[in-house]
Amino acid sequence: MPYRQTENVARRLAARRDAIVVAAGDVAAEGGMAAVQIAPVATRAGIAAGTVYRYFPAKTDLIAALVATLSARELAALEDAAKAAPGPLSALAAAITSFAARALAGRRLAFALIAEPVEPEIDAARAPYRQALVDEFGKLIRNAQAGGRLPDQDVALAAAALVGALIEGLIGPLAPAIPDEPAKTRMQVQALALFALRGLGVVDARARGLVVQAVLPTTDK
Amino acid sequence: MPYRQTENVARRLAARRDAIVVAAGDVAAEGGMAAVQIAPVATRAGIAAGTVYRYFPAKTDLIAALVATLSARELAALEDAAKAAPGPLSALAAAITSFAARALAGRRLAFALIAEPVEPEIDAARAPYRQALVDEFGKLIRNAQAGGRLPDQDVALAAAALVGALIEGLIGPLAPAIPDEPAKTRMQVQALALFALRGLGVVDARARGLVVQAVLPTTDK
DNA sequence: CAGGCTTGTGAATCGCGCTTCATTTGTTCA
DNA sequence: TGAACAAATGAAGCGCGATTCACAAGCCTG
Repeated sequence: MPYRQTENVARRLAARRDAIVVAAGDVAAEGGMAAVQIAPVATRAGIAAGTVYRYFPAKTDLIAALVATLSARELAALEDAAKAAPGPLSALAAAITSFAARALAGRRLAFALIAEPVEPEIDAARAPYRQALVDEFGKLIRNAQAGGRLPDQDVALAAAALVGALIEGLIGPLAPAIPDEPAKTRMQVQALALFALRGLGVVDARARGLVVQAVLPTTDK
Repeated sequence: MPYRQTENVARRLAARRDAIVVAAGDVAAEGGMAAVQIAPVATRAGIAAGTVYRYFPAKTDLIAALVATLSARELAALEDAAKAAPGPLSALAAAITSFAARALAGRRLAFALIAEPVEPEIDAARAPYRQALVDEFGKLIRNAQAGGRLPDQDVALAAAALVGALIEGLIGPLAPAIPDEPAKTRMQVQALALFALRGLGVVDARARGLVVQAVLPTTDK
């Protein structure tokens, strides 16, 4: 019985797999999704191109792993923000502003993760994140509805429209690397959140209050 | 002076150019943007692949021409719908419902024109249409604002968010070829328009009224 | 209708990254 | 230590569709 994978090796392999995903993330953060090619990622991870294929059967799978990683992080942040809020409506507001603020903070990567034009195949790998986002917002909307804080409406549709409004409203600012003007950024986040909340049926005055509340704790991270 | 292009020839060339664009549109309507490849388009237009390059220096230019054509048509419809409305707010409502209803009527092509994942290069050719849409809605928003019918807000941002909400809200229904259920479609259009108008700051009750008004004349075409 | 141009043709070329694979290097264990 | 396997390597191959180009066919005018 001359060989069996040892604990040590297994760990090294897992670490290397992670390293590849991290390298892919770095490349994406710097040059966008288009820059995530096997050769550069491999170089960045300090391995040969062929080696990548020992860990991922195809490029698409690597992208999927990358998306899953980033996606989990973003969704967790979203949930945290919502959980910390006092009520279902402010949870919604918190989630919205958190999403927008985080996206603007990590522009390049957020853009790569959700909106940058990419080959259809790679876009397919991104779809689950988008869907998860919609689902998450859908859940928050349903909660608010259950509490009688929102009018009845098609939740799936509203969630999709909400996400669409956020993404499109962020894209302009996302794409170019705008010289950060924190004040302007905050205004933008507020305006978007306001649009979204009103769209869901929160009356203007109340929406404004929620947004102001939500932006305070959100923008510092 | 052995040759000069005659009137007749010029006309034939122009006609052929149009035919190529039309062929491209047909292919797109049937198989999506990905299906718009030189060879199939040429075949459809009844010419050889190489001939396409006598009319368009590169595939991107053909796509751009296609987008421009469709785009002009859609924008005209948008303006017509808005113009026929009695006031600035109902003009907005009419434009929104018109856009949504038309998109759902010509799903495949609308999807190809605005949302289908495509190579970045081709996406670039689509950008002007998106921008034109945003501009057009921006104009309508500004009009309504000027009439005191909408709260003050960043018009560009609001227009972008509006377009994003519409697109994303339509994508689900757009992508698959849903067996048409006119009633359901109308509901969807209404819900989206409602979201959009409320997002802009129209109070719920008024928005509902506008939407109902707008959907009637819009859905019959 | 001949010469000189334009237009059309479609098979061959090209570019570009993903992917493969024969070979080398590393690891395990009797 | 060496037999048996696993992992890493990176240059070569490949697929795919846009693009080219040498040549043929079509128009125009003197």
